This record gives sequence, structure tokens and C-alpha cells, in this order.
Amino acid sequence: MVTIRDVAREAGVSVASASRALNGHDSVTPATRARIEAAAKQLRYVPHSGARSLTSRRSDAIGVVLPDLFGEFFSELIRGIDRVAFDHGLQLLLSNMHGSPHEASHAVRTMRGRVDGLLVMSPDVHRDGLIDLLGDDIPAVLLNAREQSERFGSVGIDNAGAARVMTEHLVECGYRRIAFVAGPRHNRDSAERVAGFRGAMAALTGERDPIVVPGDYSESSGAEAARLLIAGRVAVDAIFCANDMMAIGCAGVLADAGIAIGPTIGVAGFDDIPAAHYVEPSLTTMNSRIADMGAAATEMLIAMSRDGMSAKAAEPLVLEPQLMRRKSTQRVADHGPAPVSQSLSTGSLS
Amino acid sequence: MVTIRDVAREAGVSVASASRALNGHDSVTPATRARIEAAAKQLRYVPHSGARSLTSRRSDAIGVVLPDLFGEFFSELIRGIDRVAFDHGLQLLLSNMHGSPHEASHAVRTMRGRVDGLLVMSPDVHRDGLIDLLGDDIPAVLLNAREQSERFGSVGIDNAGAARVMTEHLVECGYRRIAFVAGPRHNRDSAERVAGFRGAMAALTGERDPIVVPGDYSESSGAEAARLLIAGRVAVDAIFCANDMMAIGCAGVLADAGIAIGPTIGVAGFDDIPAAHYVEPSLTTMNSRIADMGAAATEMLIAMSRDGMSAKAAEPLVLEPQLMRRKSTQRVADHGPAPVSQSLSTGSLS
DNA sequence: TTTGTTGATGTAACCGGTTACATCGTCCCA
DNA sequence: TGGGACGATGTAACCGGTTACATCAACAAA
Repeated sequence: MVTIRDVAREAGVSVASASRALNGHDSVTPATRARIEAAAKQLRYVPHSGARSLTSRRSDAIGVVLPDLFGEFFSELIRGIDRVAFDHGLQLLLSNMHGSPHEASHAVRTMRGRVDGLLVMSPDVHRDGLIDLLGDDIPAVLLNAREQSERFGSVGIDNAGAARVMTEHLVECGYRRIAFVAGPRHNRDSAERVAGFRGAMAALTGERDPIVVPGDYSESSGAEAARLLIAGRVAVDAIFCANDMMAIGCAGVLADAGIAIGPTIGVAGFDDIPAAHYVEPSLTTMNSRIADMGAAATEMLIAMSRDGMSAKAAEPLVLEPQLMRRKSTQRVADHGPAPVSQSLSTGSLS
Repeated sequence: MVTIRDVAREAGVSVASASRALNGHDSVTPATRARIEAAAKQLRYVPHSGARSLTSRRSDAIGVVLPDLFGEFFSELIRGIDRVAFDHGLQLLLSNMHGSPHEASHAVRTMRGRVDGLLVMSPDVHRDGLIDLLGDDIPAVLLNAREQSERFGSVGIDNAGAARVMTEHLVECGYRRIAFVAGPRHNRDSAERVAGFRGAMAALTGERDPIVVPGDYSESSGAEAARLLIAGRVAVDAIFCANDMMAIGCAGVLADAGIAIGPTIGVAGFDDIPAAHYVEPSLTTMNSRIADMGAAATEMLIAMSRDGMSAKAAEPLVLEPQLMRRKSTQRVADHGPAPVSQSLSTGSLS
């Protein structure tokens, strides 16, 4: 392993000069700098970041602690984070806490000294005991959490508001008897979406106790919910699911039962995963702006560590999801997109 | 920042004892160990990993260098890597080289001293100059690259073989005039898929020069390819696309033109992204086993660093993708799944 | 009692960088 | 020509761990 001392020796200077030259300090003669740079290149010198972070107290990396690493949600989030981190020359240290509080604290611990800041997405920061580990030491931003503290920043989406927007959309489309399919029992996002839905229903249709079917965010639980509604002959003309996967499962069962999605029963989801765009009929949903959330959180984290950690964490940031109107809530039958110009030539090619 | 010296002082022992106790060495009296552990807990001591890696020469982290961070492909890959890394207590340091050779080498450089091994996915390791940076220093495994070298391991998928399998499937289904939609011009995966397709066509149908339409992996380029085939009134009864996104774009245009996908024209993709399962009709494709690839590469990397880097890198590993038969290559019309038992009760719920 | 052995603990060097401070040579101006 | 200022460079301490080696106490055997 070639060290800075090797470089210094090769260039015939002291380690201090080598260090200065390689870090772009100005008190180095162009000639010396050139010699040092040549030596570094020739020896293929790469600084040892551990050693550097020991003295400089910076690691140029940020830690990302997530409950799980899969699906489009995850990759979108990382994409947003990376976009900003990359612009600032920061690396990303990833940790999966696999849903266990123990793993969560382990993840945070092992990040100490390795990162300059932490992005944490935990369903429940308190329960996981993370709150003790975060804070004083390094800046942290919580993703999609409701914890309020001036010890760390927070970025989330407005679940209740978004659910209200969707409910308004459904009512505007003419649906009145709207059922909601909820996510896992203790999921905060889901709870907020339910609350937003309930509030909007009360305000818009006067219905104070709309049907809320339990689910768990999985496609099959959405299907199950639809079966339940069908079997119970429940009077319903729209189903609003707490996420897209359930909406897709739900729509599948309805379609199999010969029910026209849109005209007969409207279906709406939440998240706007790519599949929402591809299912037939395409799914009306709320775009959660996941990448934006990751990017905003990273910006906040960088601002926090720049302006001195002690500075009061920025105001909690709440992003407004966006309504994506698609065919699954279209009451009038769609006659399909205008035929593609070239496609009129033939009906079959073979 | 609390250091191990603080812990030692608090517990009334030397730093050496503290270090030993905290690292689980055995030459420490249970009583002393307990005192030290108590002190550590009380002071909320967390070791500084940079300092540790400086002496121990290990960082318990592996670096992952990828060309781009988006979509299901990325999250699947990370999922596979994380599964294995987590089991071995390793952290993941992520780097996006954003398609630029310069960034690629920067990414690898900044990882030095931070990671014990490298997982690199680069369309072209040579061109990116990565080959000089990798090697002697730390073990590395190349993902989906064809570079052969005993300096690093390699894990990839059998693109040609998979294309052959798919072509066989299409022929078996009765399709004869099969066109291929290729990926980006210089993409190796795509080139291998084209080659596999060509070879299989020659062997199975005698066609030595099947139609290959250019594309770029995007949905719109798939659509464009379909329009081209339609406009040219090309005699074709199946279209095999180099990836799923293009197949989806392709199928969309065909459907709009009133062509029955499956019965009239078969459509096949490659990768098995989640959307392939949700489009109507569902898309026949090759599952690339991305997560398996990530997991296998990580296993290999761990084995390499365990058995001493100098040991010859393991044999290159080639995974066989799996055929996913779905409706888009079904010649006989599908009468849909048997109705869900409960769904017979009613046609409409509202 | 002396000596050897063993096991727990302490001392200090070292890992590879950064940087405060010391040193040294030049140049400028009185 | 001498002294001060300044800019380039070197020396060495330090960051927070780990660990080789020294030390020391306790105990067993001679």
C-alpha cells in the first residue's frame, strides 16, 4: 500500500508538502507541486480515507438507513438522494435495518466516523431507540417521520392532504360511495391517508363513517379486499387503496368479476409506481414524489452540516403529492388513444 | 466525541484493556470487562471506524460502483447484494459513476481505505480505465462484464443462451417470422442477445438473416420499432425485444393498431421487470435473476478476500436466466382465469 | 524460599493522513 | 549592508483506534 510518505520520498519533499500539494493548498511552488503530482500518479497513490477522516473530521459521505431495500420506492429514493449527494461530492453508505430496532441501532452505530450526516427512514424512530443515537454527534434528517425535534431535520409527504385531493377527485368524477383499503395496522402513512380520506368524505358527501377495509399494502390483500366487498354485496362505486399494489390487486379481481373499472367502479391508488402506468386500465393515483423527497432531505442535511450542526434544524418540510388522473377513474368509456398515424396501413402483419 | 481513552479512564483501566474488552478478546477478567462495558454504555461510546480501519486494515464495508441508479434493475441488484452483505455484517458504500469514465475512476479512488472489496458494474471496464485502479490493492468482482482476468472475479448472465431459449420458445409456439428489437448500439448485453437470437434462428428456422430493428432500451424506441414494422408492412408474426420496456412500448402500438398480441403477433421481452407481469396481456420474458447476480457476486467477493486476495479469482460465474411464459406469446386466445369463487354473486356493486 | 509459569494489565509504537509551528532562504527597503 | 517580512518547506504532534511487548501479581513446583 502506497502512502503519502512514499509519494513524498519519491518527489524528494516532506510529507507536509506532499499533503499540501495534493490537497490543492496554495503555499506550494508550481514546480514542487508538479513533482509531487507526478510522483503520486506514478506510484498510483490514493489517499486512505479512513486516515484522512481521522484528522479532518470529515468523511465526505452520508449514511442512509432504510427499513427495506427493495422495489421502486427504494430506487427512486436513492436516485433523489444520489442526485444531490453526487453534486456535492458525497458518497452514500447504505444500511438496511431489516425492520428490526436492534439492526437499526447497529446500523447507526457502525456509521459513526464513517459519515458526516445521516438520512434515516424509520417507521418509528422512538421505538427503535434511534433517537438516542442520533443527534449531538452528527446531523440527521428523518424521512417521512412525524417526530418533531430540533435535534434533527425532517422531510415527509402530506399523506392526509393527498388523500383529500384524491377523494375530491373521486367525488368530482361522480363517485359517491367510496370505500378505502388501508395499509398495515401500525403504518403511519396509511393511518394518515385514512384520516385524510375520512375527513374529505365527511366534508364532501356528509358520510361520517365510510367503509375502510383492512389491508397490508400487498397486491393479494388488495385482491382480498375486493373479494370481500363483492361477496358482501356492499354498495360501493369507487375503491381508494392506500397504495398502488393493493389497487392493482383490487382491480384484477373486479375485472375478473366482469366489472368495468372506471365506468362502474372507480379505482384509485397511492404512490404512482411504474406499474400504475402500465396496468389496463391505467391507474389513477397520487405521485408521492419519492425522488424529490430524497433530494430535499439530502439538501437539508448538507445545509445542516454546513451551517453548523447546532443551528436549529430547518423547518420540517412537507411535500405535496400530485394527482395522476388515469383511466381507472374515468366514468365515460374511453375510446382509446387516437390511432397512431402509421398504424392505419394494416391490421395484421403476418 | 467520546474516545476509547475516555472509556478507559472512566473504567479505571488502560486503553489496551478497554480495546480488548470491547472487541471480545478473552484475556480480560469478567469483572474488568463488565466495568469497561458499563463505562462504554454510560458514555455512549461508539468506535470511530476510520481509526479502526487504519490499524486493522479492514473496514467491514464493500463498495458498489454502478453505472446508474434507477429502476427495478438497480433495486433488485442491491437487494441481492445486501442480503449477503448483511449476513456477513458488511456495509454498502454506493457509488454512481453516471456513465462517465472520469466519474468511475473517481468513485473507485474515493473508495480506497473505505472498503474491503469492490463490486463493479461497468459497461466497459477497459475503456473506463478502471482496470488500472482495481486489482492488487483490494479484491473486486465485475458484474455482467466480459473482461477475463485473474485479477478479479466476474459474475454475469448468459445473454446469448437466454436469447436462444426465448427464440426456441417462440418457435415452439408456432411463430416463424420473428423480428428482434435491439438495445443501444454499443451495449454488450444487447449485442449478445442479438447474437443468441441470430444463432437460434439459423438453427431452428434456417433463417440466416432475421430482421433486427435498432432500439435503445426505452419504451418509446420499442413503440417506434413497432411502427416501423407496421408501416413497412413487414411480414412478421413475433417480435422479440432486447428488454421489457421496449416490448411494452411495442405491444402498446400493436394493440392500438388492433392487432391481437399473442394470437396474431407474439411479443417477448427480456429482464422480467415487475411491469411485465402487469401489462395486458402479460409479457413473456426472460427473468434475468438480478438479485441472484448481486448475491452471487457478493459471495464471490467475500470468498476472495477471505481466501487471500492473491488466490486466483474464482471461475467466472454465468447465471442462466429463466423463461417466464405469459400471455403475450400465447397463440390460442385465453379465456381468462376461472372466475373468483365469490365473484359470481353480482355483476355490479353500486 | 526461590524460581518458573501463567494470565491480566499497562506502555507505547504504529496505522496514514493533516497541520501548527519552526526553519530557512529571498527579497525589499531603510 | 543589515534587518524585517514573507513565502516555501520541513519537523513533529496529533487524530482514535489496535497490538506487540513489557510488567506485574499470583500461584505451583522444586
